[in-house]
Amino acid sequence: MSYTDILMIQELKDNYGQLFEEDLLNEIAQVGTFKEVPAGFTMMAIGDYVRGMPLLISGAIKVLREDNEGDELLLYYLESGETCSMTMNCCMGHAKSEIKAVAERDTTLIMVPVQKMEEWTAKYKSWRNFVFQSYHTRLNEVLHILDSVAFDKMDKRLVDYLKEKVRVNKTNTIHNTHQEIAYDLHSSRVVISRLLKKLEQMGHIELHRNHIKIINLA
Amino acid sequence: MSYTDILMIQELKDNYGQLFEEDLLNEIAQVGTFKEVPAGFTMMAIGDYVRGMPLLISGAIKVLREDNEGDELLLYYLESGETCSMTMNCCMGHAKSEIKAVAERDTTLIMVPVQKMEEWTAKYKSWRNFVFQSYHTRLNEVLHILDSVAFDKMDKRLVDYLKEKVRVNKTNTIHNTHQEIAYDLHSSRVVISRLLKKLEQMGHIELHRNHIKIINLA
DNA sequence: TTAATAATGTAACCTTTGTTACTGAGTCCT
DNA sequence: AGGACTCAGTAACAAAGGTTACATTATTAA
Repeated sequence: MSYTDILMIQELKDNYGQLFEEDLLNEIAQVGTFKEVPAGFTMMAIGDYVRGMPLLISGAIKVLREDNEGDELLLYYLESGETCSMTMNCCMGHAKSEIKAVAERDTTLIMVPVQKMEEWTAKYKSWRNFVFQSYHTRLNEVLHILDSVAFDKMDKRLVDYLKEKVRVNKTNTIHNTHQEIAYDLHSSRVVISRLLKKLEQMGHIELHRNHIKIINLA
Repeated sequence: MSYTDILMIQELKDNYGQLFEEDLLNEIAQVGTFKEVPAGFTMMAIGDYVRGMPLLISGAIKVLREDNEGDELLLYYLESGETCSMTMNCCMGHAKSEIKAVAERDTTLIMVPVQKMEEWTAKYKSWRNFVFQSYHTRLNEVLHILDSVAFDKMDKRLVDYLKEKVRVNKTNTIHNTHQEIAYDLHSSRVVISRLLKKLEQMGHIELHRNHIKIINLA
């Protein structure tokens, strides 16, 4: 047994021990592969074939929707103990990805071959619950994004976006350019700069080159 | 065995016979109740407790998202052979509905108690596939709505809406007021009237009081 | 150090969408 | 018929957000 195998079993127990029974944890350790992904790395693009299902150990992955013209929209972040429903989604039907996934922070995860998904669904109740729970969470998150796109104005969407960034990255300094934020919200750089400036004038944030310090977004 | 029981088993076989094994069909017939719902009837409102899971036999159900201020947005239609993932969604966690469901046409369906859901998920492979397939379909539909709200202008959204209405209701005459269409698209009556008038001038539709005749939306 | 590049600030303007207000036409009720 | 009501057409205006253009500042490469 290699060093990474031992590491993987330990990480699995730490992050999924409450969730999965011993037998399942062992199966995952057998067929899964441990991966480390640096922040900013594109893990999956639109049209990529889905090879495996990610089980997050640490870090966070940003999941985006993208249309034909390359317009983007942030959907949600995956965090430790979570997986990607879209991946499961892709396994049933179009094997091609309909989303883009980018590491938001340095991230570690275990990749499980998609073939195991159905097998485990029949075999392990805990896996079944995990998969359902995951679909449930993702569907709700997509609905919340839909709510914000349909019902909210850009100023509120921007504040919500900044708050979520702070939560996911566990820091009050956001390391992004205005352009990057504009992409995530499917807006334009000028609009985001304008709104950020307003937030600064209200004392909620501090603007700097390449980063934004969050003071208080209430 | 009552008349409705016999009817129900027949309807089940017609609509779900390919999908479910004999044993499951019988279980559904035992615990399910047959319902007929007239067009326009509100089957579920935001905050309602979820009592059962609907299996559609005929007709169609319109599923809407609604925010705190009562603003609405059409999500998708449920049709025969389909069920509501949102219902399943609600069974796990918040038991309260986060969506509104209105019969789009006269609709018949079988209601299954939510308790059976998990039981059958363990017991029947076909049920498991059905539930996964359903989540899959719904997640994709919500993503498509998100695409259209985020990336499309109102004129395109309106055309797509009219096309979908034609498909679901299987008729080229849409029986709605401009106000009702505006609610579904989360827009305003004046805007919809304006865009419809343009479509009429381009020869794509004919406007009448309380109904719209679709000529050609290509 | 200087030039090139990237990020931001800001003004002017345009488009889309939403709002308000009013009109008239059709429908329903008595 | 007459009045009330609903639906649709339209104009005038407002607001939000997107676009273009250009200036300024910070950073990096040469």
